[in-house]
Amino acid sequence: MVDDVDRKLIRILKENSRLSYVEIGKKIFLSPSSVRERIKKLEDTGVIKAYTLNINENLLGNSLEVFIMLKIFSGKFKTVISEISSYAEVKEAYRITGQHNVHMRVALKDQLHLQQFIDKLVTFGEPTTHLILSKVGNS
Amino acid sequence: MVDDVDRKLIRILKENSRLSYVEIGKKIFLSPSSVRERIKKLEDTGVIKAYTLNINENLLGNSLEVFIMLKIFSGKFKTVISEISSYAEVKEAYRITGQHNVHMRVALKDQLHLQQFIDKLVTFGEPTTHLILSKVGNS
DNA sequence: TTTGAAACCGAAAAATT
DNA sequence: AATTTTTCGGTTTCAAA
Repeated sequence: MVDDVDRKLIRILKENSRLSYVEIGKKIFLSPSSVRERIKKLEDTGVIKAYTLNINENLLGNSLEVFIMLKIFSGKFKTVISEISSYAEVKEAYRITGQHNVHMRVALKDQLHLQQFIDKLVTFGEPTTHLILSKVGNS
Repeated sequence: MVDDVDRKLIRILKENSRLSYVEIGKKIFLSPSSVRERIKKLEDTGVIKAYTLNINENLLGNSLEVFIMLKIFSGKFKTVISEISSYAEVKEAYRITGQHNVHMRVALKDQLHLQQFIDKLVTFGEPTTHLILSKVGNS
């Protein structure tokens, strides 16, 4: 279904998803049209979910990046989760198992902004916060 | 420095980083050449760090996705971190504050694979594992 | 008033789809 | 064959000199 060439394509696109089919083809000695067909199939079958972007949040004025895990109060996940993931500060969010229900990566201007953000979260559950020091590797 | 138009460009590229300059320009009523100039500047100044990819790990044969936080044994972060981020299973890794030193998102074939992976990690530190149930929103 | 920098546009050649 | 990318010259704006 997904063979070795597909995995190479995925690896290449993970490094740079804006490469042209020609450039991708050169890297694996495959014609542009073959590259295109394979990538289209990966998109259509849902293997590739989205093409996206990594941002330097500091340069956008967000000097703090944190993980926040939230232990949501009784029951109503659905509303809390959709509310939370609508916040501009929340860059990613996952439902997880364990002590907490939600794990999110959040970008914030400064300490005051963090405090205000946590004040909002405490109406939904108990948050636990970890500062992000750096991203490691390009795994 | 980064104005409102730039923020729109970033929002658009975050949704789909493979859009053409023409398509991006239509969305914000800007010529393709201007779109290109602005995006190039965002790349050159480092605001845009990378164009990348979201993958459905299940369809690649990885039925488990987990967060693992690691409390690394004495001192030598550097080697441990570079070792860890070289593993194919590790999709992202961050240095963080708190009880643990590293936070990573890991994709694995099955429970046995997870067990073997944890067995490797315990030589470096104390791991704590949380299953990922689902990704929420498209934040 | 002039100068220079920054942003935008349109047209044409080169490259990609 | 059609579309997109790339390059480049020209225009406008704005603020500093």
